[in-house]
Amino acid sequence: MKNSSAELTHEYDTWPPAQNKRQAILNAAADVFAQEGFAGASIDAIAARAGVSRQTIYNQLGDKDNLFKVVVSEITDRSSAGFFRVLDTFPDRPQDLERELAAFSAQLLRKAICDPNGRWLRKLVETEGARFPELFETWKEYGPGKKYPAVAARLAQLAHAGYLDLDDPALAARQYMALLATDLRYDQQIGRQTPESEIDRMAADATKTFLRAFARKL
Amino acid sequence: MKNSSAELTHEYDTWPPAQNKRQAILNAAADVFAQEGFAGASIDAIAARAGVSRQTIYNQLGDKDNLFKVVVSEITDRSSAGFFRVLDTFPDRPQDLERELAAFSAQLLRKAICDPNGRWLRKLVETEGARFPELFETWKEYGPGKKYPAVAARLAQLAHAGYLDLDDPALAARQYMALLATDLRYDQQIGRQTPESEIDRMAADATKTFLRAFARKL
DNA sequence: GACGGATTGGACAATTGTGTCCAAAATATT
DNA sequence: AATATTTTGGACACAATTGTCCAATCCGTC
Repeated sequence: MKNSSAELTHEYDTWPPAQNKRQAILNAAADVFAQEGFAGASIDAIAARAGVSRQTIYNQLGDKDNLFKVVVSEITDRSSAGFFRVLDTFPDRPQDLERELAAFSAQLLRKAICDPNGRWLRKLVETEGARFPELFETWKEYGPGKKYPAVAARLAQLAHAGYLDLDDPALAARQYMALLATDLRYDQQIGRQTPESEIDRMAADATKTFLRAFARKL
Repeated sequence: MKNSSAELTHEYDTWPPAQNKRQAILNAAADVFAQEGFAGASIDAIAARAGVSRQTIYNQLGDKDNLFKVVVSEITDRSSAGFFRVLDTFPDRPQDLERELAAFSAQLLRKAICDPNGRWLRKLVETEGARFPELFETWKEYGPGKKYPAVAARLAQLAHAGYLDLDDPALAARQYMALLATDLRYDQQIGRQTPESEIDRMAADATKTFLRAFARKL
């Protein structure tokens, strides 16, 4: 615990020299866990992918259960942060509602939903949620538990400002997210990597339908 | 200690005596595979749940890979059949479009999307699709590959009959399915078992929004 | 250059799981 | 009742994995 050199650390650089490998391990573990599931992921495979000896993993992160917990909780943080960073760009007083909402939606798709972190996370939670109940709880709290209400609040704001006609902002939020994610989810399911160019189209399609349903009629 | 319940199996009585245990094995395997993933599912666990000796599984279905393939392909068939059975009740010439479409949607939710078969299948394919490419292909073909176009055709029919305004029936089909499945998917993700009573509400919400967007204006 | 903590790789026991073999028992067929 | 088939459970070899121990080695710091 000699952090005498900790003063020199910049933002997210590696404070102890260890942090370097720690990150490599966590990234590798995220990949392997997501690809193979908890049972199928071997420590050896993770070590190999991280370019690190197996022992180092045990030194830094303890046993497999704990490694998994740390991975999920780190990715949860990152993913949540990314989402809210994009949500901050939600159009408040749009000139051209459809255009601006579509642009925002595209960003949300790119940076939050399509993002590898979020995908790994969803898959891991779905697959292993039953095995780690407490992990599942915190994911629920920081994932859907915060995101949907936040989107609902933004939509309610737009409604209050006269842009939308909403009976139920929470429902509208769920439906908006659903419309936004369909094609992406479909592509992911059929194993097709969505070309960058289609993301704008998806956002535009979702926005158009959403506004056909909820834009305030003039 | 053998269970002397030859007469007790009224459940899914099958004519060849073998078929009986075979079905028990396949059902148990579906459960365990879905819950534990391919790697995490042990033959012993499957045998125990099926109430069958491990050896019988090897006798009837060969090794683990083959067992998995058979399970997925059987469930694919069942799930697909269920879906199209419901799709046949799609309203052709509705008197009250919203009411009839909502009723149909509720049936689709109940019998096809919420159905255990379909859920296991989606999860298995998502988790293990990479491990069994050829299985993944047939699932794609018989799953999304047939279902979405079928729904699109029904919607196009309604549009042609003057009930809807659709630019792109295929897109509308994806969006309709997305709206329909959101809340259910959300519940599944957060581990909440959707009460029967809410299914009608989900169908009604989805239908209402869909029609707000696409019902032909009078 | 020497020190100390981190890292490595290899060996290890314990556990778990796969797939096979076989003889005894249960079950079905005639 | 006699016979054919399936099922059973236990034993087995084999492979993979986990988690630990330890001596050798690397690397930055003093």
